[in-house]
Amino acid sequence: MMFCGLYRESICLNHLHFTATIGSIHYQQSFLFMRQSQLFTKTRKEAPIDEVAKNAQLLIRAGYISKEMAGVYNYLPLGLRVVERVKQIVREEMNVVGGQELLMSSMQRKELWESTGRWDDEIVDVWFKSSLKAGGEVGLGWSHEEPIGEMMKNYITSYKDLPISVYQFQTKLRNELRAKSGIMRGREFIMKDMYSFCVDEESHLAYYESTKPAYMRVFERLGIGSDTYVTFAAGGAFTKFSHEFQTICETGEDVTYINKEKGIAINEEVLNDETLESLGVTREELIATKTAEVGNIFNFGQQKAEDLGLLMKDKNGENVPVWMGSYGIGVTRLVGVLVEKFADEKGIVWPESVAPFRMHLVGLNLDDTEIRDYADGVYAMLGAAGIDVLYDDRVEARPGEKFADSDLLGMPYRVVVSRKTKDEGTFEVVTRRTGETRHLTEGELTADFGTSASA
RNA sequence: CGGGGUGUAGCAUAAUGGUAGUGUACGCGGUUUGGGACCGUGUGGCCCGGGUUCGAUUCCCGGCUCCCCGACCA
Repeated sequence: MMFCGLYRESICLNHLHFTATIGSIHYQQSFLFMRQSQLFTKTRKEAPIDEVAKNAQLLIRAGYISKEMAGVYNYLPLGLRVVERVKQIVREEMNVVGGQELLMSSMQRKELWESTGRWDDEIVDVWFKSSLKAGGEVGLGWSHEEPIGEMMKNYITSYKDLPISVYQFQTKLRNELRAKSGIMRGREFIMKDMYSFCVDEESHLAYYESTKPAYMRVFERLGIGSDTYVTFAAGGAFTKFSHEFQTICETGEDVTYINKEKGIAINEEVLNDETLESLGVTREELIATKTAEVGNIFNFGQQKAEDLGLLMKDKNGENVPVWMGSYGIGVTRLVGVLVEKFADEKGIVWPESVAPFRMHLVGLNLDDTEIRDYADGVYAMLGAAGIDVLYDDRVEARPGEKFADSDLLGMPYRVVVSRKTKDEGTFEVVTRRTGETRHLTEGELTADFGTSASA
């Protein structure tokens, strides 16, 4: 019974390679589309009382995530799709700047962190630590600066090996004293962290600068480009400032002083006379704005490599420290920011670029076999057109419930099929963000939303 | 880490020193069907430990949990 729907897809869309048949078993290779009746998650009218943050309330109500414990969330099928789509956008942009993806371990060596003086809980207060039954302690990765620098010793011996840029999507574990703001500040979260290794200051700074537009492209693709600012923030060991990417967000944790015309943004933590003077702005020109940090890049200079002993032979045969930078984007936090920024009173509103499905096909009057066959046909037609679609094929749910669920789930477009639309021969297409309703023919629908048009 | 709260069914809640009622969700029967419909019926619950008491979900102590404010946030 469970696999009825799957079997049906196999039959009608076999020719599109959405399924492969080996012997008599049907393997579905891609979940481009899905029947809502098969989704194990359900929507809720009420959010758990212990969630105050809008992002967590809506994501839990809509069945995207569930809470495991304070600051720790599970990503359910719909939520995972959003995370994966955000990751893919980040991945593509990191690849543009030459990043090579890898995956470091979560368990880290105590001795390595001791060598840079950062194993001590007094120095780093977010450590999760454990011990091996065989003896010895391990840390659970809250950052990968040390391990990745250490590992790169195996691959960097000469200036000829550089530049190198590597990145990963990692589950970071941070023992925060207080988790808050739903998925925006948890103890376990997914982060993209990239590290660059360059031969001299010039190439290092050039690479550092190239990541800013790459980051901005990510945010533009997520629909928050115009609200995101490269922001001067507290620096690291080497430079006066680091650069944060701050997005205007009412529920953000930071306050950023912004001058839109001059394109200058300053985190309040470094707002002082010296900063203002060096950047050529006055306090009066800046507007204090609540923001959420969605990215942060650090220039380590040669300091980090020196601490780690990550040396290369230069042209004169001398051993010199490598120039390093690190570049972070909080992937799961970004999902939270998108919910916070775009949700309305009815629920989530996803940007098209990361919505779990582009289209929500809502079938009404499905207790009528004739209408159900018609709606199933529309579902197959949309799939054939290359549109990723979630199909509310629930027979027992009433229209009001389906519309409310659809609003809550937040797919960019809703297409209603019912006895009425069947009789009229058109499709009712509602844009979630604006509420605009259009009536399209099948040809118009596939032309507007099909694979060729969505590129 | 300092301060303040919280804990009753999957979720949201009420009352009570004599072991608990409602909404929602879920099961069954029926009427409905374009914005979370209705009738009937059923399943399901007091965070953990100790104390006071004839008796504790209730009062007291401790623990844990979760939330909020602050601090912190590489």
